[in-house]
Formats: sequence, structure tokens, C-alpha cells
Amino acid sequence: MDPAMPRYDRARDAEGGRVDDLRRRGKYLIADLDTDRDLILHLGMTGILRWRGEDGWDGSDPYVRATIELDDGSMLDFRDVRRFGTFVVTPAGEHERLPTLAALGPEPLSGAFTREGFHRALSSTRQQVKPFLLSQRPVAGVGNIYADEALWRARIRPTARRIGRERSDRLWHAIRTVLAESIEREGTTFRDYQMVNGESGRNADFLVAYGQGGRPCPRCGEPMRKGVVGGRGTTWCARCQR
DNA sequence: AGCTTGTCCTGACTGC
DNA sequence: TGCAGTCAGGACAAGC
Repeated sequence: MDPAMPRYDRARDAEGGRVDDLRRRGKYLIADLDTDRDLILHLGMTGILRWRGEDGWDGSDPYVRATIELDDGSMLDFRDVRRFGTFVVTPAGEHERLPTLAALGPEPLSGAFTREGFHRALSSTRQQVKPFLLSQRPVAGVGNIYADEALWRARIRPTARRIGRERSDRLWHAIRTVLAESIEREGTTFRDYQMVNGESGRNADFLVAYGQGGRPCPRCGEPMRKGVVGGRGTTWCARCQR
């Protein structure tokens, strides 16, 4: 760790710890350390984990914020250009008490994400549907790209505040489809995202909403509209998303 | 209490 | 060509 980077200071508390178990919850990576601590990592927008393998990456890069040594002696670098990523270290087993993780919705591709529960969540707020999705409360892991894609697929306007059961079920299904397809294609590389081996995800070529402002809607031909919803760039079809 | 707006951060892009 | 200004957004803080 570079001590001159206060944003990542907490990672110091993980030094010397060995990873016993590693899992994912929403956009968070959670490692159980043998030093009776949990290490929670969020990649933020531009964060990636990059392995020093045989593909030319050697970790010499001004944006490497932390490095993890693996059992076989190889190195895993955390590269984060815009410093939106975060490290948090808690006592063992207490990561669930972090406010964000405690309020995190169910895993979208698990049985815990039900149509009923999702509809109940959507009915519990008068927020616009897109910012509500981005809050991670109704379901975990949906960011700006997949929110636009799922709302397009479900034919729901991002600014809608009241979602009936039929539309809620459509959105439930759209979220699962959009995420499953992107995972199948190993993620969306718009600019920064890379896998540990430096390769790009292949989902960007399949986006129909995010970043497609001005292009014809693949469903109805209307030019896709670009605007701001909840302070975030948003693209949708004003004709077939109601 | 619930919702909305502002902030962080830095490279890429736009326009003069 | 150079440079200022703007944009991108995940999560959280602050404000209404």
C-alpha cells in the first residue's frame, strides 16, 4: 500500500492476512482473512484486478493502488484510475453490519430474488424506478448500464414512479436476463473494465440502450433519447418505454 | 423519514 | 496547438 493515498488507508489493516475464503455480494468482493478480519473490496467505476502473469502486465503503472500477493508468489494488482474504488476492513464476520451491505437487496440470479419481493420493494417507494434500482436496495448489482438495458427490455420509462405487478414482473425478468447475458459474455467493457488477464468483456457490442443515444430503437425505430435521470446519464426510447 | 442533489476523482473529449 | 471547460458515475453525505 502507498501510505500517501488516504482513500485506501484501510487496506493497511489487511496487511499480513491470508485469504481463507472469497466471495461476492452485489458489486462487493468479500475476503475472510486468517487474521480474524474481513476485507471488503469495491472496484468502483474504473477499478480492475490485474494479475501479473505472462501477458506483459508487470504492475508498473501509476494507477496501481494496492497489490495482493498470492500463495504461489504471483501478484494481483488493484488498478483504480479514478479512485472510486474502496477497501474496508472489519473484524471477522462483521462485514454484514456495514450499512451498505446490510441494506443490499437480494442477489439477482439467486432464489432470494423473487417476483413478489421485487414488486413489494417497488411498491414501497415513490422514487423514480431507475434511481431506485441504482440504490441497490430492491436488488443487488444493477448499475447504470444494466439499469438502462433492463428498463428498455421491460419497456418501462426510467422516470416511472408507480410500477404495477405485470410491469414489475417484466422488469424482474429483464434484470435477470440482461445480467446473465452479460456474465456469459464476460462483462461490459465500455472503456476501463478488464478481466484479470487484461482481456475485455464482450457485452458492449450488444448494448441497445446505454450509450446508444440518437440511434434507432431496435424495437420501434424511434431515435433513442439521452437525458439525465437521478443525476445519471440515461438513454431510453420515449416511444416504447412508458 | 424519504427523496433529491452534491461530492469525490481524473482521463477523454469538445470547442474556441 | 493549447487550454479551459465539461462529462462520465458508485456510493455516500448533506440538504430539503
